[in-house]
Amino acid sequence: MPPSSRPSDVRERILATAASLFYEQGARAVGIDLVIERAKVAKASLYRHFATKDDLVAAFLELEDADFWRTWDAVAAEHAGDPAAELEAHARWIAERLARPGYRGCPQLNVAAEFADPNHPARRVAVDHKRRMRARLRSSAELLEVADPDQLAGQLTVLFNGAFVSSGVIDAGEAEALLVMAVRALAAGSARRGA
Amino acid sequence: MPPSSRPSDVRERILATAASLFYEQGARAVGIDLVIERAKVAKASLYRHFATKDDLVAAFLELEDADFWRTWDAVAAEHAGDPAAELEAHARWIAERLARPGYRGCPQLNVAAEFADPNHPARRVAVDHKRRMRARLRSSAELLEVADPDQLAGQLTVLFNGAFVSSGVIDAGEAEALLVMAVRALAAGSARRGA
DNA sequence: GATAATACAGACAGGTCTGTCTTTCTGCAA
DNA sequence: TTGCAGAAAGACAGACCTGTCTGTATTATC
Repeated sequence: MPPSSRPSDVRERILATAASLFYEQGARAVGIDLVIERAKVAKASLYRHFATKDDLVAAFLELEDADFWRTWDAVAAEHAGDPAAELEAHARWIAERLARPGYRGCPQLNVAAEFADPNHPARRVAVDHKRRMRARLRSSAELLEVADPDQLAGQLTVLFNGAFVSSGVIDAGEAEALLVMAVRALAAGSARRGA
Repeated sequence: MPPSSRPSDVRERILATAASLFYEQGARAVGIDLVIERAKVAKASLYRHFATKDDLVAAFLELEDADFWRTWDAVAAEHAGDPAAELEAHARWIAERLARPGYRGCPQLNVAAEFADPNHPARRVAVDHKRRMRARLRSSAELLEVADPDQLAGQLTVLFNGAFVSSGVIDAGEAEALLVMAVRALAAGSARRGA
């Protein structure tokens, strides 16, 4: 009964297993054999669903990307029409994420650090992810009617990326205030348009 | 004559070669065989100077750490007594570094992303490096006499770390203005002590 | 019931990795 | 001149890696 294997139940199991292993230990440190053992899957099944390990790593980042935007969109929806509040809310959920046990940085940035080749399929996912983040932040900055929304978006991108990689040097207790205040300061530092 | 091999000329050659290979391609992606071939060194010589590859990676980060502080100290010395100017100067040299050809992020953060084990020798170097950066920034923040120098130091640490990892999404031409303005905004956002 | 698709289990090939060891050579110091 | 420390060159062991292949079992559909 348990091995009923609905259409591509297997694929999901492989991907979910690989995702947690890749995130916890690093994609390069985790071998295919470990993935199939933990996912209780045959090696041939893995290679039926993913052409190469590199493709599996890319699929992992796509999964993380989708999760990320699900959270982002939910937070944005709560503050529709109030871009300042939305930005602070993003700072808050990011701060909360840093405090999670086992947090080990942004998966996109981690994988990008592991695979230097700009043509690696996973690296392209990571680049697209970061570009989209800046674009989303630019939309919020435009609603704030600051003089240079693109610059503010860039600053917020840098701040958020910095938060993701700085969990080791920022305490869980201070992250929220630190980031919220930083978002406020950066927004305030961008002069209003026409002012 | 060339193979004169002054005391530990060999060690320096190994370390310099490993450093550039590790930085360009990632420490996990580069094998010992490639290092010894490029350094024109025997494998036994490498293992005479470095007990394991992990130690070589740690030595690479120590080298980068030393380089980093050499630059930092030089910039700080140029602005002794003027912490606001010093912070902006740091933003400037970091922005300039991002624009270098082949720039691939902060080596400390890259290696930390590659080696998840908190007991890895290189990881400890990276953690110490980041702690020291925050401590140095705290000293500057204290001179600014802001209400919460530790928070401002944390914000600047996040900002600078974010700059290191965001080179892919920040143009070379905009980095300087973006970072300098961000430093100014964060400093201005930290209310003066007693104000 | 027969057929096709998919899963599992695991052997296997071919390559790469770290780290050890042997052998030969070179330069320096007593 | 005689030792000797360090270096070069490279064989080697043993582990591990990705990806392929064979064979068997299970499931779903006709």
